[in-house]
Amino acid sequence: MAGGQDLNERSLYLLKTLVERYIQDGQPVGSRLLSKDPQLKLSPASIRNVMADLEEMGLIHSPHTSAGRVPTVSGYRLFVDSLLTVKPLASSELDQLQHGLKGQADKASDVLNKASKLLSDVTRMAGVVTLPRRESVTLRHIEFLPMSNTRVLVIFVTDDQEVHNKIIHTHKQFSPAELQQAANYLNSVYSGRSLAKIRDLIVREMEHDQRQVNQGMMDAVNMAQLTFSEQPNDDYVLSGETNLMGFSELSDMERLKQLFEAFSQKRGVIHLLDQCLQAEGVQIFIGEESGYSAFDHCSLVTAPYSVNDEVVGVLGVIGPTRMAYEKVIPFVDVTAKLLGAALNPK
Amino acid sequence: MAGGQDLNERSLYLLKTLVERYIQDGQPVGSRLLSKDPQLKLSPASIRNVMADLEEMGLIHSPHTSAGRVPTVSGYRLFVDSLLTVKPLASSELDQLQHGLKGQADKASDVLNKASKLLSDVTRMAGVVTLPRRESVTLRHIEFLPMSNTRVLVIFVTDDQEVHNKIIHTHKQFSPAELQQAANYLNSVYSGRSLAKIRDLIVREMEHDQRQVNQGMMDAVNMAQLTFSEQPNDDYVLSGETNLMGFSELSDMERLKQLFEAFSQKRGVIHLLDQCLQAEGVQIFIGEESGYSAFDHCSLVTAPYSVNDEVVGVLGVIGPTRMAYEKVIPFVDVTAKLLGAALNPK
DNA sequence: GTTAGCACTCGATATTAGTGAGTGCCAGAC
DNA sequence: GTCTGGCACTCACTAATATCGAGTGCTAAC
Repeated sequence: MAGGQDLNERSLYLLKTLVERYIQDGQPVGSRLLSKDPQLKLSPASIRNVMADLEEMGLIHSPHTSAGRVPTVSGYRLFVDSLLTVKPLASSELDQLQHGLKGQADKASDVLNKASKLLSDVTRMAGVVTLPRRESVTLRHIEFLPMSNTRVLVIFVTDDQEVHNKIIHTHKQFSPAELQQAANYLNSVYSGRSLAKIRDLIVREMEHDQRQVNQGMMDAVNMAQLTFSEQPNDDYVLSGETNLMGFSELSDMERLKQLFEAFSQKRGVIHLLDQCLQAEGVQIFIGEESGYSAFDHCSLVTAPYSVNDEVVGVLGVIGPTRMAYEKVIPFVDVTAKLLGAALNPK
Repeated sequence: MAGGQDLNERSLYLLKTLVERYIQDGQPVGSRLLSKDPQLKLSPASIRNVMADLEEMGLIHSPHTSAGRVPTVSGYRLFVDSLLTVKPLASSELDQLQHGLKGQADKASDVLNKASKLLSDVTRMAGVVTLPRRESVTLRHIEFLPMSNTRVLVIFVTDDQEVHNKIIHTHKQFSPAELQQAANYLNSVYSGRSLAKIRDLIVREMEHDQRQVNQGMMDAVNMAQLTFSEQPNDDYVLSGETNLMGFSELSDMERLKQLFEAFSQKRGVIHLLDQCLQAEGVQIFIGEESGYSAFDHCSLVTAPYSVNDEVVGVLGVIGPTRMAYEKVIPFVDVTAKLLGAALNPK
């Protein structure tokens, strides 16, 4: 529905003020109200003509005959894409952000929590931050502990001070000493290298295999392979979900339930957020645009965040379609940048 | 409001059927309906007399003049304490439970997740399980990694295959070698012992201090002290919150919001659950009994669970006061026992 | 002590009417 | 041709009103 071209400036300005007005008041905007706009020197009747055009193009819509107009998804889309005048961040908010993320360098996960909380606190909607991909993060230390049978508990620490652990199933049972040896070997070879690099090395070592390497090393590499096998991001930190309760758009219990169920399933939300990884900067899904029915009455404003110029995750704000985009967009943008900076290893 | 004594059997039976009926239908129960009970061979008029008595005692209550009666909190209390006929668990549910918790021995936290999920799935309400106190669990392995300045990342693994990590602040900066030494020492002395025992030993070692121990050991013990310092349980696993949406009792958005906020704050809920640790078996909070306003319209059915005959945590079900106690109580009870068994180290 | 009868209360539901914000359309003004 | 005033019309919203019926409390009789 790309129909913005054939609109003259006046219609666009009218759409803009209508959307702004609707976002402000939450009520259908009528021609009389718009006619009071000082820049729009038109009578209600003329405005109605313009609105009729806009409605024909599917940009606005009347809930019923005798109500004003409300933006459709396409209307919002045109608005955020071309009409929006982005408000610079209030300095107090910027302070809050910088201050909030700048706590003494804790574990990465603490920073993510803070970011999510900030997003929700400032916007009074829900904040979400995906866990960073562990690609460029480097390995500090790895360790194996035997469990029953062929199962091994592997613990490894990365330089973002995160402790990861995982249970792997080996092809045979190893003694504690063997495991210790394997860990020693891996620590000596891999520590200080990025996980991406390690995966790379593993593949290579496994290629020119049994030739001259001894069995112990092979076992170690095998275990490393099980440990560092690519696993998709499947988790995020969500804050302020409860802020979403009480938006009239979500007062329908069935809808709300679906939304919260989506939050706890995580899968669908992650899928949605993953789509924003490639985006250059702020990306927005408005209402049904997301294609995820639980989000039908919500908008999602996201921005990828990067560490060392590499995109590692996405953060965003979830709220009703009727949200103050002009404030949320710059806020999400800046938060993403600050989060990236805060995660940067010193 | 202990006023159950001066009630004759008939009144009690009437109260019982009234509560059962109300739990079943969710609508105020009138005298006409009750008069149809085969065991209660009374006319509606007589029943009204009895009901008037019950109302005077604060056990039931009329929403308005021309409605039937509804149990009050005291009424529910009397019901669950003395009148309830507990239904034995359906064998299919028992199967589901045993099967669900008996997955191959994973990490303790996986089992907790499963238990919580089971509680919510079977009851179609919310399930909650507190993390087990780490008292009787024994230490397998401890390790220190330096962070910036005087901060040290400590990792320790317990025999329930849980990996714990924590940042401690030491009084001076240690070299990696020193940390390694400290860890070696602690592993040799403490591994295989329960955390409670370890705390005990730490205190003793710190008492007859500088005398003959060398500085390295002192440092190690100090770090151990920081690591294993008593910290109250402050987390739980919650499942099926969304099941609570859609109960008419919680259809009020403000209430629902408060409840969900309580869930994410965690503190208040933990406090409530802690009170159930001492209880012998199933403990129930009905409505305002909990003293926690967010739970005013909910009931909480809990049972402590034990490993090695020591109570380590609590699990429970959260739902509207109008819940099928006769099914939930035995279910919570059995789940607690099975969870304890599943957590038992093999 | 129990019951039948009866007047009464009051929530729930439907009907009706009135109000007003907003519309679409048309004819005349600029 | 574009804009505007005028006008009939629509329709959600509100309030007022009537009706219904489930359930009650009370009383008098069994």
